[in-house]
Order: sequence, then structure tokens, then C-alpha cells
Amino acid sequence: MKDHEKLKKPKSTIPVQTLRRIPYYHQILSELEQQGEQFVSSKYLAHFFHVDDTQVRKDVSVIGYKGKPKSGYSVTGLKSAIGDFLGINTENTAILIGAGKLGSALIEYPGLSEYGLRLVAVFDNDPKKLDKAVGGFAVQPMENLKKVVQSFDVGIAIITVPKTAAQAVCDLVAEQKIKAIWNFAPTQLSAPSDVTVRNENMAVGLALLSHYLKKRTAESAIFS
Amino acid sequence: MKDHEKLKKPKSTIPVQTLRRIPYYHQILSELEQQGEQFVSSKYLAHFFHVDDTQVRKDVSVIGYKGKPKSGYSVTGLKSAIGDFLGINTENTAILIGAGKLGSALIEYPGLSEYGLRLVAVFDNDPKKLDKAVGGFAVQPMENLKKVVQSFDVGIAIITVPKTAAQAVCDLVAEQKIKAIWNFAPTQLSAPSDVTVRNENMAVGLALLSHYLKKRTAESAIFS
DNA sequence: TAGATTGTTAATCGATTAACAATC
DNA sequence: TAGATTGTTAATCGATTAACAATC
Repeated sequence: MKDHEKLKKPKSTIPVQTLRRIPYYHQILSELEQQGEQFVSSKYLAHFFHVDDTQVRKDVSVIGYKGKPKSGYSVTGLKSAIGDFLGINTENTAILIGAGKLGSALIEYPGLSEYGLRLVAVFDNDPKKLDKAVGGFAVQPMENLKKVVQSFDVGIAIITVPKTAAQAVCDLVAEQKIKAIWNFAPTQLSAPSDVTVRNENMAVGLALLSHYLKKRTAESAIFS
Repeated sequence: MKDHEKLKKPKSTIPVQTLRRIPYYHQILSELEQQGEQFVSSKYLAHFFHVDDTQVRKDVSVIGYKGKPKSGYSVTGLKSAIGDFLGINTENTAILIGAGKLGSALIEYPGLSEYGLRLVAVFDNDPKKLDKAVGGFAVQPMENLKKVVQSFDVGIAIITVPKTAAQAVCDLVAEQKIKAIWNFAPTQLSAPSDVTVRNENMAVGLALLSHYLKKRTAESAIFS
């Protein structure tokens, strides 16, 4: 290689908008797969989400998958490539803290295992809930948390406690060797930078819906 | 006005990224308000979300609110302006379809009323659930839906039925005079263009979390 | 082969950030 | 007043789309 040649561009960062769209593609591909479809075109996917078909092809190229001219993308192949890219084809162990209604709903949500999450324990503060079975799990006291995290090498903590308790729980799990927090309490949690926090804020969805309702823009974008 | 003067630019479209951030500002402002804070600077808000403070000021200017140099924004004033902008200060009537765990959790979610949603009825398909009280609502059969929508002038339908039933329920409510659908079933629903659909896709959040976990980028963005 | 569809480069568009004047 | 902070214009950066060659 000539020494005055241009440095190979790092370019390893994935466009954040692409990252947002990819999980949606995965969902549609799952449905197409169940319907027995073999191939899908960028045009079809684009139409589904009201984006440009060039956009879809660019997104696909970002994850490094190749289609076939004339036939399109293999449904199974692309779904699997996206799965690998997102890391949902490998298993992550998780615990859930807060055995209320929302917690119970999540435990039974089939998507968890579909996206590589393996729930190993459920915790709650409330003595009345202890040892009750919630979705097949005996609810454990918070005291057991540390030991469980260690013995199962838990990577993700799902927080479904009330708003007021959420930051304290977050601090507690961040002290353990937890790598990521999936927060459903309606508050922004903060954690050390080595812990990834995803705040699943339903109020945001509601607020956006309310705004669209007010404006009543007919062609509302799907990715907002 | 001189007749060769430039046309007033329409420019009425709100940047979609701004729209995404605004509900988060609202949430923080609520918390600051509860803490008794009077003023907040663009710098503080920016720091909170890892964005630029110029960005915050631009977002605020989009909703048409003015701050005070040196002191910043009035917490109450800005929160209220955002509330007006989002339309959450005016009440919208809603029904919920699907009285399972997720439905129950949502009914009791305090955010609903906080964001201007007034739930008036809960429906379910399952005869075993009928007339049971869920969060203070007697579960009604689907047959009653049409009448309830008419008499309460219901604007929003919240769908918390299983994936397999979701599109059928969506079609049914779209036939009524419903203006918006808030869907929690893990599938993309499609409806006529005069009905706004918000698909609240938890699998997307899980997929993004999984990706971040795989990459373990320390400084993960909050708005992804 | 002809036509459909992918993959990629270049052009456009929109969003973020830098710079700085205005204001309390 | 001096300093802090807003508000806005201009510059930069990134994402989308148009154009078109490559390929089955």
C-alpha cells in the first residue's frame, strides 16, 4: 500500500435513523416468514413504512446483507442477518424488578424470548407479593438480587416499579455487574456511563399521539 | 405591503426530531416543577439529554415560547406551553380494548389522565372477563362498542389485544368515528389515512437495547 | 434478450452546531 | 456595568433521495 494513500475511513458508525428502522423491518420479515413468503423487494418494505425504496436498500447495505437483483431479498436470510446485527439471536439473561401489573404483562410478553431475553428471576419490595407466582416465577425479595445476578451472570434488569422507587432500584442494579437497564417507570433514569439505560417512555407516545390528534395531519409518519 | 414583496414562507411544519424531543422536556419540567424549581436554563436541559444547548433553544422557539436572558425559562411557563403545543391540556376521551394484563396496567397508569386522556370504557372479547371490574371499569362486550363511541364521542382507541386479533379490532374501530389508535399489540396495524395510528412497539426498544448491549457503546444516545 | 430489481455515487434536503448580537 | 443566558443567522454535518450502472 502506497504511503500517501488515503487512510481507510473508519465509517463504522451506524446512522442512528437506520438503527431505528431496522427493528421494524425485522418484525415485518417475521410476519412475512410466517405467511410463507420467500422473497421481498425493497419497494414492498418501503411502501409499508412510507419511506423511499432507496432508503431500504441503503439500510440493508448497512447491515451487510445482499439481495438478488430481480427477486429481491430472501425473507429468511434478511431476517436472520438483522437478528445477528441486533444481537437478538444470542441469549441475554434478565431479571425483572417490580411484580405489579405492568411487570406481569411483560413477563408474559412472548416478544421477550423472541428477542433473545431469558428471564431468570422476578423481584419485589412488597412482602405481600413474595413467593406468589407471577408468570411462572416465584417473586423474590430484593435481598436475593445480588446473589441471583452473580450466579446467573445477569446482563439486563427490567424495571417496572413505581416512579418514586425507580431511581433507587436503578442505583442498586447499577452497583451489580448489570450491563443494561430497560426502564418502564415514567421517569428518566440516570446511571454510570458503563450501564446502558433505555427509558421506555409511554408518555412520549401518548404526547405524540395527542399532538397528531390536534393537528390531524393525515399522512402521519410511522417512525416518529 | 408592496406587491413584489416575498411571499411569507409557510414553514409551518415542525421538524420531526424536535417533535420527538418535546415530550421528554415536558417530563423533566414536571419533575422540576414538583421539586419547586422556578427557572431552568437551556444548558441544564441540554445536559440532561446529551444534546446541544442551542438545540434546546431552537426547539423551544419552535413551540413559540420565550425565555428570559440571564434567568432562563420559567419551569411552569414552558411546561404549560409544551402542554398546549402537544394538545395534552385538552381532554380526549378514550376506550380500551383488551382487558388482559397489559390493558389493566395501562388503565391504572397515572400518565393517561396526566396527558389529557379520559378513559370511558373497557372492552373484551372473552365472556369470562365480562362485567369483571378492571381498574374501576366493568368490562363490556364488543357489541357495546359502537354505541359507547357514539355517545361519548370517543377520539382514541387503545388496543391491548393479542397480536392475532389486533388488525380485526383496528378495522372495527376505524369504521367508527375514532380519530386515533394507540396500538400495543406487537404488529404494525394499518388503517385508513384519516385515522392516526401509533404503534407502540416494545420489541423495537428491546431490539435497540440488544444492539447497544452487543456494541456496548458507552455514550448511548437518549433519543434513539 | 428485456425487464426488474439491487447497489452505489452524486445531489438535495433537513437537522445540528457555531458564532454572535440582543437583553436582562 | 459586567456577565450570563436567550434568540437567530450562517456554516457544517448527516440523512434522504435521484440517477444510473450492475446483475440476474
